[in-house]
Amino acid sequence: MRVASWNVNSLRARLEHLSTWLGQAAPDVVCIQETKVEDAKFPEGAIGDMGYRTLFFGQKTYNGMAIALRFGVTAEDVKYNLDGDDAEAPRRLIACTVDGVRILNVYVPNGQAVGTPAFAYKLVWLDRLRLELATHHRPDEMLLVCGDFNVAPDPIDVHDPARWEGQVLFHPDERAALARLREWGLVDGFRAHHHEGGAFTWWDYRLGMFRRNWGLRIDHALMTAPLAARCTDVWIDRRPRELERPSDHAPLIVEIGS
DNA sequence: ATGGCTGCTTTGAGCAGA
Repeated sequence: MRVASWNVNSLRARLEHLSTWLGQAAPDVVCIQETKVEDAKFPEGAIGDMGYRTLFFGQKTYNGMAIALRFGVTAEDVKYNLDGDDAEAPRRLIACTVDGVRILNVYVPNGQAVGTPAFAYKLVWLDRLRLELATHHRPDEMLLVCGDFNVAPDPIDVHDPARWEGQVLFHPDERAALARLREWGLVDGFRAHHHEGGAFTWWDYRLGMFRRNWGLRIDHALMTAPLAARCTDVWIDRRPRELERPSDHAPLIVEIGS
């Protein structure tokens, strides 16, 4: 099974790129973040034409989650948002089970700037995600938590760590919150297979950051040990980032053996 | 570099993103 994760930065603006990339990568499951579309306007038909059925949980303007399933792939036990979220809560999580693997697709709050209410909300949200794991899951089950975490774990995940140290996306408090998730019982799938630097998933639109490869690794595929044992690779697919008017994120691809 | 791009919004300047 091939599971991908991609922050598309508006699904409707990215439909052509999605179609092209689905043809290239042929994933079975795609965890999509930042659809930026309310459910009544979700482009179900267009994605159906690409050969995928979609579970979606969106809102107008911001956030919004979806999981696309290649025709023939079945999903069970769909869950929306964290325990305790009401109907007005920002839509940042959608989960389902595919072929015995529980998949949590997450969009962690950006945090705006250190010291703001948004930054505090980000830390709380990460802690609530950890509570979600502790409440509903066990480290010995087949579990994948993937998506846009908006946190670079280590200096190797940042193009210029000295410049980013203490800033949002690379602040000690965020990194500690991410580390607590891993300590519950999750492995960083990309790092389990790749030890090199310069491997990023997001590049700012400005100043030719992608061309210079000045980026951050803030999208992750975290998995429990039994799933990590089945995972043959996690890799970053840079192809969609090279197109005209791309998402600022590249997709992450998780290869799971049987 | 208190900016730089991009997408969205009852359309257009302001916001959020990362």
